[in-house]
Amino acid sequence: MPLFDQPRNGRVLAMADWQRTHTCGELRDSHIGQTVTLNGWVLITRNFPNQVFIDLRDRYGLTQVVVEDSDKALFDLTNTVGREYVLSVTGVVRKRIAGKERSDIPTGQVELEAKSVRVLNASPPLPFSVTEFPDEELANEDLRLQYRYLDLRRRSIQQVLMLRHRICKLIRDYMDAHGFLEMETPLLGKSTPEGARDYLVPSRVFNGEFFALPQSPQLYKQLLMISGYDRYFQIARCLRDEDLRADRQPEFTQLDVEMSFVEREDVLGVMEGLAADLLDKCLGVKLSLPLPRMSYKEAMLRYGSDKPDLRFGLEISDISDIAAESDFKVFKDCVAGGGVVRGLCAKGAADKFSNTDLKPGGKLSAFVAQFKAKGLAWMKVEGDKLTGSIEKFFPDAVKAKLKERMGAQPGDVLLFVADKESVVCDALGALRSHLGSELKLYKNWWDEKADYDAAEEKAAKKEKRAPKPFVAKPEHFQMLWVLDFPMFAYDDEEKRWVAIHHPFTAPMDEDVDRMESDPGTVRAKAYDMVLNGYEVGGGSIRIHRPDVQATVFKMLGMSIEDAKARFGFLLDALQSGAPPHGGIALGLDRWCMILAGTTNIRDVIAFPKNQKARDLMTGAPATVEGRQLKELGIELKN
RNA sequence: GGGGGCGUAGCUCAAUUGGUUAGAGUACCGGACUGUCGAUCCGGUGGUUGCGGGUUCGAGUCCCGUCGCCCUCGCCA
Repeated sequence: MPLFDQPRNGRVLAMADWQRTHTCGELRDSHIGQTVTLNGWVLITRNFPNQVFIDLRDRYGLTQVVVEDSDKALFDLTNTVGREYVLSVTGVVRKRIAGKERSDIPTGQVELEAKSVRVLNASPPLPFSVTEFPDEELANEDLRLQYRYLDLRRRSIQQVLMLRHRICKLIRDYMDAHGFLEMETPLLGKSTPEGARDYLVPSRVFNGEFFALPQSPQLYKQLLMISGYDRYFQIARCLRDEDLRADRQPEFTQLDVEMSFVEREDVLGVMEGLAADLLDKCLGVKLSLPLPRMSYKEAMLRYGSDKPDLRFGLEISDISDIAAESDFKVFKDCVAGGGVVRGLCAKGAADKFSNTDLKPGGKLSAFVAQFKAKGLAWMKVEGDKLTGSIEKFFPDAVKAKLKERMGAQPGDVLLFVADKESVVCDALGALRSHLGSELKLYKNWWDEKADYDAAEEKAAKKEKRAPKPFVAKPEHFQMLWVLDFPMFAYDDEEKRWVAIHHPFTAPMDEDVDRMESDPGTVRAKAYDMVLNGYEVGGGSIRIHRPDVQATVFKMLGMSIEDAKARFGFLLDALQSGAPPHGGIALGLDRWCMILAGTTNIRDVIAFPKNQKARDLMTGAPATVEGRQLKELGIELKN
């Protein structure tokens, strides 16, 4: 791949004398003797009475520049340059003296003997360090976000953003090869009642009216199907005005996909092929296809989550029937009242948790309390006996059943939550994830890489060779499809049914008839792609019949008039030759996180917002001038 | 809106039970030094302990309030 412009139309592009002929990651033995020019930033200098060494860096790599004291003016100038100066250095590539080569960097066999140095720009001492030495702690994140342009100079961030580019490129190549068209959809659209809070944009021309920024291109891509564009994709920015998390930003990127004349299998097949491609080409991990599948119901029962992390076991056991046979009032009453009792068996963890951790108000019971669980019951397995304060309510026969059901062995802790099913699933699902990381039941691939790299770097240095790169293992990537989500959930606060996926998701054919009579049991043709406990994609087959769409709106408490006012164009379009269609969206930022080995979405976005959704660099959001508000017909209350 | 954690030099951190002039590493400045590669060695500058109030003979440390950042619950069709 040529980095520099080649002669065009018989004309050689003029090149200023300071412009680079090579990058800082390019020079090798084969360049020895050549006169070259490098442009880059000073990472660090090492000054001696007779020589100055400069590590010159750009996004391609790092090259050592040597300035000898034979040219006094050049030498004096070089002694004044500091970290992060931008230099143009012209010189001769030469072999490093014997025994002084570096095998750990690609340019380590050579160095650039400077003949002239031009300071393209100076730099004051920075608010934090751009170097990344092994034991160097990063500066506070808010400081780094304030000076994001400096933070982005760090090698590890540059590598992540270059990886992000590669991921996007792989996606485009894959989608193109599979016949998909990349198409754009509007940013200025219409607010929709369901779903996340919209970001609104006031209209100057129509005072009092607002555009909404898209939560996703959902409606547009369906309309493109109706228009006959068959296979569409877009790497689309989506905006949701909701509170942030470590893996959630107010603006984020999705790979948005829609296909016509397809059923669920077609969408899953195309997308798992893409997932395998990404893992293979980014990390060398071969995913075995087809991916495992699990129903929503099974995922909730066994893992308490619709995005289970399958890198470790610690499955949930339902012991409602056994609990009913005990004399423990809390359990019995719960089951009698229609609730469930379920538990986890934490292998060998009996000595990891003190009774203080376990008892009411302790760490673990406080943890489940977050999820509305009223308490955490527990027993320890000591020898062949069960111990703990509730042990006495369980007759021996019941204890035996319990141990068998949960696979309890000496040294294990049994943890129980009794409540209505949704609370039990939330609490135990979260507790399972919590214990999974707390008890180190699995390893993140990047933790394994960090261990490997540290050891390999030492070994390589000792043996004077280049370190061998880490190869991730397939077991670090546990991916599956979660299928057969319920169509509706009852919202206690709003006292109405809401769509679990979105209102355009098709119900399963065999469940359509129950939509009005028993909405809670209707399953949707929806699917989520789950990787290591992250929801990395989700989609559905859409409704393509106007009557079914109208019924769904009705179930969501929307009158015909409401639906027509809000989605009239869609209802009309569905009556105008809509093909069966469906699609999916992948969370591109989350994919980048996982492939880059980070747990923070800000690490994979060049200019992210902080947790309060403020851009610490620009200061946005900010007040605007009165004139601007006036044009928009907006008056501030205070 | 709720819960938790954090805030000390430009940066990363320390400071015993509330007790002397708030220290160290690094960056920065000056000096020494013939091949370094996070060079090394010597010296120096650098502090409203986030902010405001209170308790106390005495507060970085305790109390109240407030601001900021991170994690999390709610929220995210």
